[in-house]
Amino acid sequence: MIRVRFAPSPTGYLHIGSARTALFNWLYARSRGGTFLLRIEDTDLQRSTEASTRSIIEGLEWLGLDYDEEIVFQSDNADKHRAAVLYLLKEGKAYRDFTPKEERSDATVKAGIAERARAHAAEGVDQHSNPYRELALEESNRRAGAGESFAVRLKVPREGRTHFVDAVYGEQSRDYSEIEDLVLLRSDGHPLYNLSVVLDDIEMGITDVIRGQDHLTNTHKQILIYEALNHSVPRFAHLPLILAPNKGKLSKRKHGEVVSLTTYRDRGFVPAAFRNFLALLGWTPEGEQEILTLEELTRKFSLEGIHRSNAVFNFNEADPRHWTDDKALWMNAEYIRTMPVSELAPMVKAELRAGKLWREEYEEDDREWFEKTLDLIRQRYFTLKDFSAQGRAYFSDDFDYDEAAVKKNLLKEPRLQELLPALAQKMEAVEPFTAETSEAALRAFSDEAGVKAGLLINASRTMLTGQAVGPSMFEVFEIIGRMRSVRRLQSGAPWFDYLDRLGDV
RNA sequence: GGCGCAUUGGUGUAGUUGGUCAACACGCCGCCCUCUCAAGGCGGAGAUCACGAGUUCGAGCCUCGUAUGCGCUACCA
Repeated sequence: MIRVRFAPSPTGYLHIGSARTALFNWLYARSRGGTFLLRIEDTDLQRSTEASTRSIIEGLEWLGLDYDEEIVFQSDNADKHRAAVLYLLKEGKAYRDFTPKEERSDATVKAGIAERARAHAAEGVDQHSNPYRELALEESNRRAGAGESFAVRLKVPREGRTHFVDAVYGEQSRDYSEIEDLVLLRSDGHPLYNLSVVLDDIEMGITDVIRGQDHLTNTHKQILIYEALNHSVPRFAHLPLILAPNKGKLSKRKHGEVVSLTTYRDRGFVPAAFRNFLALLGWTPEGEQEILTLEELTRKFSLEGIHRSNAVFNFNEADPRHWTDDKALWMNAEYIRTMPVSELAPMVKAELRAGKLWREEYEEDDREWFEKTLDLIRQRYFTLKDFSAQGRAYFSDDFDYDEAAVKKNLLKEPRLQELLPALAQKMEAVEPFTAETSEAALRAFSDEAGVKAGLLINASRTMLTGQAVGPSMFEVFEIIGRMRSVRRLQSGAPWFDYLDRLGDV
């Protein structure tokens, strides 16, 4: 029976890379009737926040990744972790290190590590030469009893190699001499990551560890801990990383909100679309189909299809049209225009609500109209946001006229100021008022007036929707309806607006 | 510095045991459709498969080396 877990640390909003790790774990579990668990790794008390725990839970919910059993909070297990350390101490698999703690500021850690490693290499320092490594247990107990401060380190055997077969990266092995006696327990009594992960995975009965490639080399240390505990090792599968456009690490600090999953929810992504996109980052299904439902993803998912090379996630914050990866945007548009309207409707409802454009009638008397409208306008939308922005005129009389549209479709032809009210008059008499009848009326009128139909069509589009682009105009007439259409055709608002704007300058 | 991993058009990827013009998607350009913009259909530009050697009749696929990128190297996770 397969048991996997998603184990994020709650130190910020849910990162899209983490979200992908969660997805893969979920798909793996669901594809083989396994169990998918959630564990919050909040051992770093300074950095862990409740807000980010909430963000993780909300993010998983948004993606539709349900977890089985209760959420495990790693900090709840600290006592058990300490007990395990005591056991290792007694077994001689670990030792107390009474060396005073070295203080280092967070900002310079990376540089400091490399520096120290270089120095050690130059001096030929043995990884296992800690002066307290061979201290007798009685002596160690005595000093600890006397109140001396200590950290506990794993006593890595001198001879041997760790070995495991990663489901993605294949055979991995490392000589013990290259692995330092890692700290298991801090001098303040806090268990450290590598220890906690192993202990919790054992306790939760995890059979397969699927996580980011940044843990690939940590795995050797963890295997050593499994061995010290006389416990069998789970299967491992490491996932390639998701990189920023400059091929650097994708980080919240450097790249801002594009890396946060909640951004996609807040900026109008359809969960299924983003999930689909995420699934294709680092994994390829058999065949050429890329638009896949959750069921299809689940059916096709396998560890064999996971890549070894990191993937670049493209985005350009400065460009509203490409604020996130083009393919993600395309996929979202694809979902928006092809999913059943009945599934789309609730999402648009939420969007309209947020924009104060929602009316209860859309779910009652005007339900049919509402769904028809969505079906009409969704064809050229990329995100849910577009329904309340570009689509505003369909749901409210209070909308703006796009300046470029006004110039292009209205101002170029002065006669429109007379033609449009006249057209409105014709439209008022059309009965019934449909796409067909409004088209007939408009074309007849353009013949009469001696102007091209296109002129009136485009002008009408701007008058009725405020925009230069949109669906077939006669469909729009029908959707907007006779009353509103007539009123908008008669309105001089675009001209006033334009003059106002000139006045401002 | 050490260790590990990776390297196919701008991006995501496909390339079965080495053997036809290196395939697909996004993006880009053009044409068709057309009342606009999309969508859709059709077509196009764009890769000497990081580089250099080697093995072979023949290498994107095998071997070695180099470079670049990324990861780990913490009493962070």
